[in-house]
Amino acid sequence: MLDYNELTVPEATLLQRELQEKVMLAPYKGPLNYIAGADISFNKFSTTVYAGIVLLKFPSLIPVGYSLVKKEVHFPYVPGFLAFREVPALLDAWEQLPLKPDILVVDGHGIAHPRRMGIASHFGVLAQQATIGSAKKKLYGVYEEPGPEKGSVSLLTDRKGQVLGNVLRSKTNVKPIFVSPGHLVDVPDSLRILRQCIQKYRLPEPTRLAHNAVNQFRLGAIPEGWTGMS
DNA sequence: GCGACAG
DNA sequence: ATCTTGTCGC
Repeated sequence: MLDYNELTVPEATLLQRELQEKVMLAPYKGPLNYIAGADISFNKFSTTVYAGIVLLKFPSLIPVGYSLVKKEVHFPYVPGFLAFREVPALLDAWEQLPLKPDILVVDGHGIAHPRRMGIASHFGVLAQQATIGSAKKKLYGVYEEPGPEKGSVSLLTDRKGQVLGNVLRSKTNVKPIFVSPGHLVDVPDSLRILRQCIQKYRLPEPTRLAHNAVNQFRLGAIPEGWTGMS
C-alpha cells in the first residue's frame, strides 16, 4: 500500500476525498457470528505503535483470539487524520487474523468526521470490511446531551442536519460514547449492533478488550503474533 | 480572530 | 494516547 509516512496533510486530505467516494452505507444483512475490536497503544514521544485486533464470538462476546503487531509510524497525530497514523499497523494485524469477523469495531469515528472519513470508514474501505466506529469523544458534529439513564441516545448530525451517528449513554450517569457507521453498515444498524456489545463497562467489549490487549502487549506481557484463546 | 480538536 | 493517587459518588 501507499506509504502514509511521507504524506503531507494536504495530500492526506485528497486521499480522504478519494476514498470517501467508496464508502458504502446500508443496512447490515450479512451473518453476525463473529465481531472484533481494533485499537492502538504507544509510549508518549515514541514512533513505535502497538496494534491489535481481538476476535470475539457473537452474541456471547467471548474472546476467541487476538492478533498483535508492532510497527514504526512517522505521520503525526493530527485531529481528522488519525487513520494515517493507525491504519497501516491495523492492516498488518488484520492480515494475520486466520478468521475475519463479520463486523469490526474500531476505536475512533466512522463517518462522524469533517469529510465523512474517520478511521473506521478508512479501514473499512481499504479492507473491504463492514466496520463501526466507537469513540470516547466527539470530533465533529452537533448533538443534544442524551438522558442520564443507560440506553439513552441522541443523534449526532452536521450543522445542516445530516445524520452522522448516535451519542449513546452506555452506562447510567457516565459520559456517553459516539457511535457511527464506518463502512457497509448504516446508522441504525451500527447503533443496534454496538448496543449488543455493551456489558459491564462504558466501552463496548470489542474495543475494550482490544485496548487491554495492546496495552499488555506494549508492556511486554504478551508476545507478538496471533494467538487463539479457548 | 476565536474556539474545537478521534487517538 | 500516556503518566499518575487519591477521592468522590452510586
